[in-house]
Parts: sequence; C-alpha cells; structure tokens
Amino acid sequence: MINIQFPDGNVKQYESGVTPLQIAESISSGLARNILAAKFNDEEWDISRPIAADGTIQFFKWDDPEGKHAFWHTSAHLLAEALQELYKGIQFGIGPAIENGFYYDIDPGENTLTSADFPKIEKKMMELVARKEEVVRRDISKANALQFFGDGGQSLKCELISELEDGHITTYTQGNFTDLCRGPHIPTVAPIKAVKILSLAGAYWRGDEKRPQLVRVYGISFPKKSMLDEYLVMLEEAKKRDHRKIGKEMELFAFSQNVGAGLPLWLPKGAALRNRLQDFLAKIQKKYGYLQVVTPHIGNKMLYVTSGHYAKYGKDSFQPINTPEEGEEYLLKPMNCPHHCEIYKTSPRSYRDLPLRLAEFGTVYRYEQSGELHGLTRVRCFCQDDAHLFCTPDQLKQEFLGVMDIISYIFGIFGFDYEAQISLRDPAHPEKYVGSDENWEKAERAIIEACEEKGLKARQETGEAAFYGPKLDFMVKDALGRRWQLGTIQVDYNLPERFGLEYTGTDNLKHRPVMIHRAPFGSLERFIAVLLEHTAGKLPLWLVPDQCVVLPISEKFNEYAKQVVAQLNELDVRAIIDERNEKIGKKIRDNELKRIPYLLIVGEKEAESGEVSVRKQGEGDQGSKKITTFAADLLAEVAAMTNFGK
RNA sequence: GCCUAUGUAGCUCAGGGGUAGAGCACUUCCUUGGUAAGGAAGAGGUCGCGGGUUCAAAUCCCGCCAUCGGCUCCA
Repeated sequence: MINIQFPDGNVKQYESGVTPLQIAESISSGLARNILAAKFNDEEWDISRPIAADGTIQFFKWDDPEGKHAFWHTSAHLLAEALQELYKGIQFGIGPAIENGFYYDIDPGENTLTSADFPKIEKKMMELVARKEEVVRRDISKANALQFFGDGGQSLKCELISELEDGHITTYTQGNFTDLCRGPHIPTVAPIKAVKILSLAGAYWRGDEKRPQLVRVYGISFPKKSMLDEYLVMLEEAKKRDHRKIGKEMELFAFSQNVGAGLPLWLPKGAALRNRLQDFLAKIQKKYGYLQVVTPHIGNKMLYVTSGHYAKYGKDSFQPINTPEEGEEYLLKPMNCPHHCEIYKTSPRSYRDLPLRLAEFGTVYRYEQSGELHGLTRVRCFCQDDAHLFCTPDQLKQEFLGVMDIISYIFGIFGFDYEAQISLRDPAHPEKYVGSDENWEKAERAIIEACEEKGLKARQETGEAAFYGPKLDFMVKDALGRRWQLGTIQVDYNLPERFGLEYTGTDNLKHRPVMIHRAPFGSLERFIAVLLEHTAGKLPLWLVPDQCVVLPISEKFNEYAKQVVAQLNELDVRAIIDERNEKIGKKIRDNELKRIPYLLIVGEKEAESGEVSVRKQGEGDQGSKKITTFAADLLAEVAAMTNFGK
C-alpha cells in the first residue's frame, strides 16, 4: 500500500500501481470524468500512469492551465497522426501545447500544405478521434529510440534524441503514431470533440535562423463543439478591436508607402491624443522631480561607439548620415541615453545635485526588420516617454521604487492588467553584455529586491537583459492575447562608466553615479495601440478626440447648434457638430458608431431654453441640461478620472 | 531578413484575357424630422509599382513595394 496526500492535507491509502484516474474515481465519478492531467510529487503525471510510491497528488481539469495543456498536447499528437496518414514522407519536429491551442512543426517533404487543406486535416483528426485510441506511454532506451525513429526516417526526432540522457526517454503512442515525448497526455483522444486548424507559418528548426525552415501548423481543440464556436466568435470580436482598424476609423494615424514602412503619420486627432498623454505624464513626472530636456534627433556616431550601441547594433541600423565636407558621420538616434549622459556632463555634479532626473519625449529611429513591423506596436520611428535618473548608489533603490510607483499609478488609471518580468543576463553568453560581473550582480539584485519590497510578482527570464544592464519590464496583452512590453525600468552601472560620469561626494572625492533608464508607456505608439485594443476605441473621456457632438434635429437648428459648439469649445470641452441633412435617428446611429461619448441633441425646445438634450454613448437618453451645466459636469468627470489617489 | 497569404473607389469587399462592379461614405436635390439606417440623382478607380507573354493584361508569368499571420530579432 502507498500513502497519497491530497492538496487539502488529507492522506489516503491505495494499492501500489494505482493511477491518478483511479484515485479520482475513489473520490467522485464527477471528478474522474473531468480530470485531464495530474501532478505527482510536483512532477507532471499522466492520469493513466501508475503510481508506486508515497507522495502528493494534484488534479487538473479543463479550467486549469495544466489540464488544457495536456488536452492540447494530445491534440498536437492527433494532428501529427492525421498528417502522417494524409501525407507520405513527412518529418516531424516538435509539437507542443501553447497558450491558446497547439502547433506541430513539420518538414512536409514532397508535399505542399495550404489553408485549403485545413478541412481535410480536421476531418481526418475527427476520424481518428472516433477510433477512441488510447495514448500509451513507454520508456525506451536511447539506442532503441534512435533505431525506431531512424527506421521511420525521422531524422529531426533522432537529432533531439541524441541530445537526451539515456534512461529518461519516453514515447507516447496512439494508433499508428508514436512520438518522442515527455508528456503528460490525456489517456485517450476520445474527449477531443472539436478541432480547428488555424494557420500555417514558417518556423526555423529549433528557433535558429541558420537552420532549415519548417512548416508550423497551428490548431486549437475543445472538449465541446460549443466551446470552439465561442472561441471563433471571440477571435472575430478581437479582430474588431485591432488598433490598426480603429486607428483608421477614428482618423488617428496612417501609413504611406511613399513615406516608408513602419513610419507612422499622426493625423490631427491622433496627434492631439498623443499630446494629451504627454501632458498627463509630464504633470506626474513634475511631481516626482523630473526635469524636461530636449535633444537632437541625430548624434555623432562616436557617441554610440562610446555607449557600445554602435558595436552591438550599428550594422543593423539606419546607416550613418555623412556630412558633405568634414567627413563626419551622424546617426539617427536610436535611443536618448547618450544625449542625456552628455547633458549630465555639461557641469560638474555634486552629491547635492543627485538624484538628477532628466526626462524627454524623445523620438528615436530603429531599423526593425521588415517582417517585424506591426501597426503601431512595432515601428521604425517612435516616441519614447524616456527619462534617465542619475543617482548615488545609496539612492538607487528609492529611485527605482519611485519609478515603480509611477508605472503602477499609470497602469491603474488605464485599468491595464500587466505582467512584470525581470530580464536578467544569460551567464552562458557573457560576450553579449558589457560591464563587470560585480556591477551586473548589483544591478540584478537591486531589481529583485525592489520587486520583493513592493510585493510585485515578477517572472525572471535569463538572457532577456539589455546588453548594458538588467531590466524590469511591464507586459500588457493586446486584443489577441499577444504580449507587448510597455513600461520598462533598467538599472545601468555601465553607461556612466563608459561616459566617465562622476559626482563629488561628501568626502570631496569623485564617485560614479548609477543610472536608471525608464519609460512608463514604453513608447507613445505602442501604448496607444494597446490602449485602443483594450478600450475597443472607446477611449476615456479625458483622452478621446471628440468628447461630444451636437446633433440638430433639423437644419433649422444648425445655427443654435453652432452656438452650442462655440460655447463648449470656449469652456475647453471638445465638441463638434453634425449638421448633415439627415434625420436624428441616422445622426445618432452614425455618431454612436464613431464612439463619441456624449451626443447632444438640440431642437426647438433646447434652442428656446438654452439647453442640450444629453445622450450618453451606449446608455441612451440622459435628459436635458443647461449648456454650462453639461460642460461643468463633463469637466468634473474628466478631473475625477485623472486625479486617482491624489 | 525568412516562410505562407493578400493588394480592385475614402472604407468593406465581389469579379476576372476583350469598355470596371456592389454596399457604406461623399456631392446635389426632395424631405425638416425628437433619441441607432427617409427618398432620388450624381461624382469617384491607369485594378500596388515595373517589366514580360499576347492582336488584346486589372486578369497569365517574373521582379519589386506594401500589408496579414507566424519565425528570428527587439538598444
């Protein structure tokens, strides 16, 4: 007999060799019906895999990420089985579960796959499901594995096996398909009730661009048909929230082939929106003691040689601008830090001057690879809400915490759910970084401690650091669940050294300051993109381009409507007029669809009483108000939105 | 940069070797209306750009540019 402990602490005895599924059955048949995966002693465990020792058990259902993971992982194998049956000579790479579904990387050999094949693949997968094949786990020796997959012509699998440790290799088989796999899987393919092949993409074998490119087949599956339908509806809804579509509809920004890829053109309404965001942040930064500076869009190449950016990114950037006479080389600035370092150096600094917080809405240019460009989230020209904080080593933590406060305040106002990520260097590749081990350790420790102090749960990722220092990034998801880095805070001991920055301490000796790079929005472009997707274009009242639109009932009242607009504009309310010769119902519909927060309907009654009839977007008629009352109420609403916690 | 797909009116899209199509938007006229689509007429496009094949190319072929979805990258 073995002792199995449950998450609530209870311990029960079972025969050795019992499976998690049998344990679940001993508790309730409902649980047994719903579990998809388990953990035994914190190790991922198939629910059909026997247990032969004492230990703790956890069960996972569809609602748990671990449950979905096993379900989708098995679905990936099912996809591979279907492809194996449909096409001859396919080689299989890897086929994992991902956040939403699964994929399988294949080398199609002689076959070509297109989206027209999707229905055929889905049909084959469902045929295989109908056979209710069991998914069987087997231990296999390295030699046998190499022989088995070698005989099957699966050289990609053999490459993977050759790197595995003998004695820890397992395969999973359903029907005629056997895959090298660690698991866990669901016991049979039968629960997979709905599958959808979503897309094809190229993907480098093992993520290495020097290796051959495989075809990645993306799919998703569900235990109920209705869940697939819901998912597809959700995808459609997400498409409507795409910032590229909304930006066009709301006339915020545009792109032109003639200007160039990844170079956004900000239209009047978008430019005004940007300015409002800048003013908002500038006001907060002023409270935190930041000083605004302005620096040129270009800088001498030597500046970036000094900073180390040229060695790291020079070849892949916009190339230097050559002056006609002196033979000097200038770069479009890809970041603001070197300029700010030079501002630091314009006068001797004392410890009394620190911390020195230099802020700039700095436009930078980076030659992003053409295939990486994406709406406003990845562009070649963007405006960082940048600042560099120069401080003494003793002040570092407090300054870092101050920046964290600004970021959480801002994200709070916009209601963003964010994930924090601490990006550390990769100790295996020291050549990718500049600076001493000692400085790196100090900087990494400072970030980790700051997060602990704030109680901020942050995922640690090695190898994600910038070349000059570790960072704390704030990631927010877009409408389709893709993560984008917005806010960032970076601790840097290296640039101060490279630029020879110093200050005079209380001991009258020269010391090196520490530098913090930070950008709460990250860039105005990306922030606005994510904001548009979050709000589906229904921007908060304080930011929205047009806060209200005046709708005359008929052309007889256009004159009064114009007076209303003029009066509102005078009171700093952003109002426009819709004086088209259309019926009021049509004007209401069109302006609701334009996402304008308040519609002000004016006709004979209002013209006589000096009022407006207020209709709130999405909420309908709110009754009539004096123009001045409406303006005062709206401005109060705006003030309340931007004065959180003040 | 790599793989797949796409590019037709301001927008959303249909069509397809032989005079360019729809809906919405726009302009004009009728209508002058009370909380989500009133009616009529009109204007608007070298079918992304450049080559080639052809009597004839928006359509077929090649190259380039841009864009979608991924991969790699992301100071």
